[in-house]
Amino acid sequence: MKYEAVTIKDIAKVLNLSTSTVSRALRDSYEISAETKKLVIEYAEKINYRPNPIALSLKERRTRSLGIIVCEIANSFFSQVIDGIESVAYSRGYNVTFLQSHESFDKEKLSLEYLASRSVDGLLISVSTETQDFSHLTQLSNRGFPIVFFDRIVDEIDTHKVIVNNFKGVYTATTHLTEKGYKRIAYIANSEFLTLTKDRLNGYKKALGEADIEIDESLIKYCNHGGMINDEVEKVLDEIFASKKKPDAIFASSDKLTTGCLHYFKKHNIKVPKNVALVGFSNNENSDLFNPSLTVIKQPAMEMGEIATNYLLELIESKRPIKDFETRILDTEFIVREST
Amino acid sequence: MKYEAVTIKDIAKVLNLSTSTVSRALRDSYEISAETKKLVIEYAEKINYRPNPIALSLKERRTRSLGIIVCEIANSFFSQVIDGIESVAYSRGYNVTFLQSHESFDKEKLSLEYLASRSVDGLLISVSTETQDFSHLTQLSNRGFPIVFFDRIVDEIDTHKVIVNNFKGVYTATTHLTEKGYKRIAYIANSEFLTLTKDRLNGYKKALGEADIEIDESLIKYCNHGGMINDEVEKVLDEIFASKKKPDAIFASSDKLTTGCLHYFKKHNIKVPKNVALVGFSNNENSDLFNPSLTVIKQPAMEMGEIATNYLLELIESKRPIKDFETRILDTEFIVREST
DNA sequence: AGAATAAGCTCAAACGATTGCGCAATATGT
DNA sequence: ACATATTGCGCAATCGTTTGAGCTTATTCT
Repeated sequence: MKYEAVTIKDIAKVLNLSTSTVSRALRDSYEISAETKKLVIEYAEKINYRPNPIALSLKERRTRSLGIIVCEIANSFFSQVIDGIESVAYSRGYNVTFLQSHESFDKEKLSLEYLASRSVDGLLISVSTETQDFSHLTQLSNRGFPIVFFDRIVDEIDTHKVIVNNFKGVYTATTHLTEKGYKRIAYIANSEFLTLTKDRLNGYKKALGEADIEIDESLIKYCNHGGMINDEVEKVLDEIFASKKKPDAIFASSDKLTTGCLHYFKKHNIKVPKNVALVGFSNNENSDLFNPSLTVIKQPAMEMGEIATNYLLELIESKRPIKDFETRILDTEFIVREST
Repeated sequence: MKYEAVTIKDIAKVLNLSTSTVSRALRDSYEISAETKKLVIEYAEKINYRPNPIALSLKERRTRSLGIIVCEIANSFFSQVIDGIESVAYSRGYNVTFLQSHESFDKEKLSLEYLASRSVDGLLISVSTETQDFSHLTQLSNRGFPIVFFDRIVDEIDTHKVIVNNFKGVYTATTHLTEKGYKRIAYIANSEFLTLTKDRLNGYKKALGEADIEIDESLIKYCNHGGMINDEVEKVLDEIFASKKKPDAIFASSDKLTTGCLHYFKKHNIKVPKNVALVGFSNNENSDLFNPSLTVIKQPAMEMGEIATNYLLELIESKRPIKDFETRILDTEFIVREST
């Protein structure tokens, strides 16, 4: 079934006017008499006329919509970021199209192609854990397509970026663990391809160094699919707990990895914090309800989305090319609870 | 800065051909010689030509995109539904635009206007808790705009709908409570304007009736903003726990209400299930990690999204008006854990 | 009164792509 | 050799809207 919406032509035909007159009347042009304006506006109101945004987009060569690519929206951190993005975007007259990469490089590339082929005016992206090759992004960026990175950024591409102070966040959390007397602290990292993974690892190493704890590489494990692949977390935890010298604490580098650890502990009847302490990145709004309640590093997700969107709109709406790019670094929040 | 994408005209100019020839060459028309085709296709490839979807939308009078309106995506149930919607939509060549009503009727109405003004070919909606007036939806639906309801449906409008068996789900859960010996079971309901609230209430009443428990209206409390407004849950729980005859069990009618109860109990040091049992609707993937782990009614959210999207695409792509509408009722899953 | 100005409207092109139709040039048939 | 068929391409309209330019009238000025 075809849904036929009313157009300016329909109005013109009924009122015996040209489409130009109708258009000008609706836009309150000085060239149109008050009488005609009233006629047109009232009739348009009556039949509930709405201009076709597609036609406008074609004419104005802009869509007034933004593209967002994240790994998945069923994730407390990203859905909070999206809340922030949406609120700014809508208040500035833009709408928003989301795509999920599900941590797949191929899906990310396809989504990007689609969005950049003129269905959005700009892009907000947090790259997938698989992404090592940035050429798809570099090309677009070089041709002047507005892109802003948040959370999982790409160092090689020069544009606005919004991240948290990953180094400091992890340094604080790890120091908290060493001060509590934990000695064998495992690090369950996200994909090794993400820049934030390196930053976080550095924070971890610095804290251990200051506590005179030697770094044991066997306690550092990467989850290159961010915990999206079956048993990814289980596998690395199996390895860690199979060793003779078991860890006494675990640091988990993302929401998904943190809850992944908890599920593993529950399954294997490992008590937290009695057998092992746990601290991780998490924006889960219910992490205080967990058993035990979680000590977490929390990111200002909503704010991140807002700032990133403002950056993007600046790029889009600027009359001249912007060459001075900023990287905004937000502070994390460290919340101590029962798990440590 | 303006990002200038390459068009069919650019190709035509460079190759000294007409735009029609280029277009036909790219679509592999029999009217074009193999030689010209090769020329065009290779050049298009080289400069990375992508057809402008906006222009296509205008021409074909369809956008190949679907609109989704839910209260919020930072909600495990809805984000799972969206996962389902997205997977079907993309596999059928549609993309997806989300809007959040944040449980506000006005925002829902605005979003709807925007989407229906031709930026999407059809709509999937779960109405806001505030929505009592359906005229905005009725009008669109009557004019042939494809709409499919899921979860929070509107009885008055005749179209495809996807829901769960709310009556049965709650009946099962309440019976579970009565069989465990609970006598004073409170019902923390969602907005009284939602049809699912009535269905669920009926399940609750039936179960109590069968257990010869008299219905105490003071134990039935509505949260007309679905728990989105500050302290909404706290207020009703205060009322319930202020009475002399305190409840020994609580049924919570949504994800947000369920975690709302848990937060309240934690704050007021009410032990679950020792002081009071708790069972609720929840699709939270971590509800087994809570303290205590939650007994829940879980909805097949992903499946719901998939089915609803298939229905919508059927409406959109059908050649003739569809008059036979279906309401698909899915079964819930009841998972017993420590909280009861 | 005749010329200049202003008011109020219409024409047509444009945005990017598709497509029915027409028109040359060549190939084929008799 | 001439009529017809085929091949390969371009013209122009179309989708819905905006907008510069032009065209009638009516009004004002000298």
